[in-house]
Amino acid sequence: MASTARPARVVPLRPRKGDLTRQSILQKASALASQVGLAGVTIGRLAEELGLSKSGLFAHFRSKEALQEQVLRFASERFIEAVARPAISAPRGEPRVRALFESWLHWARTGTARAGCVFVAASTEFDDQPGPVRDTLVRLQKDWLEFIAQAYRLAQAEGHFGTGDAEQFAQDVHGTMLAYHHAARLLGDPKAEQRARAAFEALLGAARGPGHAVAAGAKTRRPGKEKARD
Amino acid sequence: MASTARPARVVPLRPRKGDLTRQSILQKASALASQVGLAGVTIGRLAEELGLSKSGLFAHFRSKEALQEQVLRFASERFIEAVARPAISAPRGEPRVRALFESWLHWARTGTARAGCVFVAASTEFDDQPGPVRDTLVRLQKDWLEFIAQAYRLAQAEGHFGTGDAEQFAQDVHGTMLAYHHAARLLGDPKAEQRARAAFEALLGAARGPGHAVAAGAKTRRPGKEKARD
DNA sequence: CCTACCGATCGGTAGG
DNA sequence: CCTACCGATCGGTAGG
Repeated sequence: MASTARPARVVPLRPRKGDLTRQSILQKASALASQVGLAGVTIGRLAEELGLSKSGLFAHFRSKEALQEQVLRFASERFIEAVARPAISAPRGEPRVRALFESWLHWARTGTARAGCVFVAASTEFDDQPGPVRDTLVRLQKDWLEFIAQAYRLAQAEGHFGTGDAEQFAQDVHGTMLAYHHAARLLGDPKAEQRARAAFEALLGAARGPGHAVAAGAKTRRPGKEKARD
Repeated sequence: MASTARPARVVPLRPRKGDLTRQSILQKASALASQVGLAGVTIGRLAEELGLSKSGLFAHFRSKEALQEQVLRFASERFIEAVARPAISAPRGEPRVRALFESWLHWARTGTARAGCVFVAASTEFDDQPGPVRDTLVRLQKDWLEFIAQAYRLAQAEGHFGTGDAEQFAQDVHGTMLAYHHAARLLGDPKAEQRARAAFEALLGAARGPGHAVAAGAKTRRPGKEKARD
């Protein structure tokens, strides 16, 4: 596992002349990927939307696979900026866990071209297609789950949470996010967000409780009446 | 007088000659869709794997969209057979809710070509692409969530569960399934299933309401090979 | 970054 | 169910 795997963000990115174009390509590509999936990000289509020639755009990447990988990395940087950073700015413990969840909800609503989460789409797209794109995706997703787990452990260290399994919490929170994404984006359910918040509050309540990682009411709690312990 | 004007001939949908081919096409197509997504089910590729000509295969469907819709319907029939039917065979109430979850886990592991759930893949694939395929998918997914919710309501009627929101429960259980799918298939996490069961037991415990411990998990736990860490 | 290509494959049609 | 096509588009290359 990537227990100590801090995201290797060794991005050289010195601002050269073609870099602005490259950034705008990745910007557009990640927006497109949110809508039609990573595989749907076609070089021709991307070039057309950007007013470039196919080969002109292609020159920035060695292959489509490289483009896909860089789209994932680009989206990851945005994700860290929009979700992880606000969480880290919050106080350690339950407030940070809470901030993390709220930032994700906001990202899912208003993220890249407000088109849903690129990683959610890519996850099901590449779970059966071995290769470097999948490898990159797996590493990013493990980092994200580990980030949630680590926030949980800090909350334990702060005395906000009782004993419990951090990886269990991470998978549960992730499930809450995925179910929200599905209900909101595919089904268009207006109550999806409200339910996601209720589910999250139930997970928090269980985390506070003595002994068990998961053992609390998922249905009785409402977003408004919940009161943090600090 | 002829009180029973029953039709003399019911025409019992006897399998016509092209039907066997059509079924085998849909069988292969849904297996393929589980691996590469619905959009990745190419007529040419499908024909090649089946030893048919492209146009010969195409003749069975009016368009690729029609093929995709029929793949969804075909997979849905299998899903109902593999997941909903075993649940309905279980006694109403908590046992049925439990059977539903276990059947889904089994489906996700060993479903069509043991390649994951077609609907999970299609959900993120088509959540942003309006059209008849998406419409079909939405209806099937709503039916599935409603099936979960209804099982929950029956458990309430049986006195197994306390007061609580059935739709909330459905979204939470669905999230548990999606998180399992992600952790197991993309991340290859060997503990994914164990955590999914723990999460589900927590949801059941919450559904029973305060006063009921999580103890019920022990007696109904399946004799699986997981190490029951909870 | 461009024009001008390549072979392969796409969904789909004509006609049998 | 087939052969024989169609125009469009795919990822990628040559050469500038």
